[in-house]
Amino acid sequence: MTLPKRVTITDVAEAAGVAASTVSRALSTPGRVNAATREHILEVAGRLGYVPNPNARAMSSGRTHTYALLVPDITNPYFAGAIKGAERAAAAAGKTLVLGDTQESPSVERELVQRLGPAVDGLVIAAARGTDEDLAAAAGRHRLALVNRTLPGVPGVPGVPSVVADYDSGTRQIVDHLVSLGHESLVFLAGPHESWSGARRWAGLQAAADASGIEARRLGPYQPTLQGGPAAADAALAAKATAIVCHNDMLAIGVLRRLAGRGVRVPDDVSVVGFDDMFGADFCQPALTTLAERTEDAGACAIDLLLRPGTAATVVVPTQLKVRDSTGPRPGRRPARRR
Amino acid sequence: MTLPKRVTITDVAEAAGVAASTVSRALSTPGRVNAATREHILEVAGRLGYVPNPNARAMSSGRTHTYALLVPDITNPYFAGAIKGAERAAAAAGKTLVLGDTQESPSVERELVQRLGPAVDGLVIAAARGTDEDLAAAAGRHRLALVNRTLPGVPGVPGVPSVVADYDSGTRQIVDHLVSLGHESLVFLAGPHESWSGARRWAGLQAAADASGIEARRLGPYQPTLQGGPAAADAALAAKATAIVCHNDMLAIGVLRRLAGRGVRVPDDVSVVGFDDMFGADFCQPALTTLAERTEDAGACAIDLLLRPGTAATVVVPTQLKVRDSTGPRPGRRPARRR
DNA sequence: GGTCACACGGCAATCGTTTGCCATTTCTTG
DNA sequence: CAAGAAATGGCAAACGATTGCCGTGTGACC
Repeated sequence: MTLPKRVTITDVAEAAGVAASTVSRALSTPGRVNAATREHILEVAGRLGYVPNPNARAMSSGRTHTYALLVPDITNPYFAGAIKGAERAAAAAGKTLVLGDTQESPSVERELVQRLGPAVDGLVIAAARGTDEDLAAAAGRHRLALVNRTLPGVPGVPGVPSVVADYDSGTRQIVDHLVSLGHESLVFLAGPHESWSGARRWAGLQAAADASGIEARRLGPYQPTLQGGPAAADAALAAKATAIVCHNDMLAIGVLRRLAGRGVRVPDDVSVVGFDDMFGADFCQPALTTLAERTEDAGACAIDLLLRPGTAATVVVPTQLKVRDSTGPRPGRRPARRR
Repeated sequence: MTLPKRVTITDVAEAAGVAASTVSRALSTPGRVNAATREHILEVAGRLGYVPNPNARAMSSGRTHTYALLVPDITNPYFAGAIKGAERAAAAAGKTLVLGDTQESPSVERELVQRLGPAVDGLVIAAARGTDEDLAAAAGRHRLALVNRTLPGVPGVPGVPSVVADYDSGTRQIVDHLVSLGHESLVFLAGPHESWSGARRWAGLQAAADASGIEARRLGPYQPTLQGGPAAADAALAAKATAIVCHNDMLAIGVLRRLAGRGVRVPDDVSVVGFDDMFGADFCQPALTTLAERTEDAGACAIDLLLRPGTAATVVVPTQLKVRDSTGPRPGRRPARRR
């Protein structure tokens, strides 16, 4: 079976009795041709089922109308929101989105940037795993936007536009919530050392804890996966934690399962908080109190940054604490009353 | 800030003191040039950081080295596996994967096929929502492979290669499991009417139930989402079901929550089975008994079908029942003993 | 040593579109 | 009504690769 030859701009031009250039302009520079001519061309193009070849278009114009989104792990539900948002924003602008999975690896990330870069108008890298140098190099060669990562703009080189979750507010919300439940300390179960957002989360927690006069300790790093749960949970118990804040929901759910397995009641014996409000956080047992990021907005926003050049801004998207069933009063104490 | 001009094949040719055509051949037809020349060209290309422009390549050769994968909803964890698998298979073959979200809509699907089709070497449509006619039209214009959908090949036109889960075996596993627990009937909570896999699931259940001499009833259709749960669960209770089989895990989890809300114990009062073994199925409460599809294999397999033309086969990927905590003996009865 | 085949490299056409430039026509405006 | 401006359409040159074809040089074989 051979596929039918595609109809080209020349076919349309012939059928309409005009030059190819006129067809091109009728389609992409409406003001440049006579309205009647344009009408006619559009009619013919429609009848012939003409669709411009994106590659040819990219060749001469240099623009591909395509953007790439790189995420560390496509299967991770956390990124699904960003993907969806980016997809939506791209589609709304008539652009195509290419997705890349960096497999949590800086080198795969580099390779993908190199391979996809030339074929797209810009790249969004979510939760970039590469070094600042990697990113700077990428930024020098391509249009770039980052999600949940910033790149310090050195003098002379403008910073890379990025969109980050408001962890400062978010961690304060977490600490306030725990304090109001009577907790006087918290344990943070850290994720991988390289994680930029992990660092921000811990920094925010520390600052908020300090401000509220409670103690914050960090344990780990642990795998930010269900599998990381047992080790992390055991460490937290050994540290006599009353409130556990986990690097992310995945780890938090792993912790929850381990605690259940060890007969530790949540939230009666210990409270657990996550980050991300990942798919599943509301139907695990007990439903997880977690800091929701508007990942869909973040993804859409990143694409917008790419679409609108010049704005090297850092956009901060709000976060919101979802209080569910995994947090409760500090054991052996009534919740603090307002004074 | 202006981006540095990209290095082209001509730059490499000049620097290496050969013609552009030789560079091209050195890269893509190694046998065609002298080994020493090739060595030299490769060295120069590497030094200059030359990366061939995919668009230009596509223009002259007609091949884009890109494939598209269309799914109804990127955020649905069910499709994450297929995406990952396809991504892996494509990357392994040095191909690029473009992702499209059809938003569960036949018309968006059509539009995406039209827009993406010309820019890729082939399309995978997972859980296609379009009509047979839509798909036949797409197949006439592009290389196509389907996941969990088949297209009856009419005489003269070969069928479209596809990969489908083995629902015949899977539904038999479900029924056998329920029968062994003493259940004498089951209620199927159906998803959308248009769902091809939904139809296959129900057909399989019916056949298996018939063969085992138990009764199978169908209720619905319901939304295949958490939100569909309450209505579906209530209907099942009204029907005095002892075993509920849900269209998919999403609905099953929605049902589970509703049952919990109404004080119905699972699996003591009623057993619940899902389809998909979706992310979260193992940590919801109670952990869900569900039919696992190897979606990652399916996705990879679909890409392979595209890579290897000519094979218009239908590949069947095995399914496997994951028995967890949501199924138990029929209430008021000991599990059937082997006789 | 002559002929033939093959290995190797270059020339130039080609893919489908965009876009700078020019020629013609039509419209303004003083 | 003349002259300049604006509108409109066509020509042709890109864009960056691939590939068919041809010419030359080299080795093999008789």
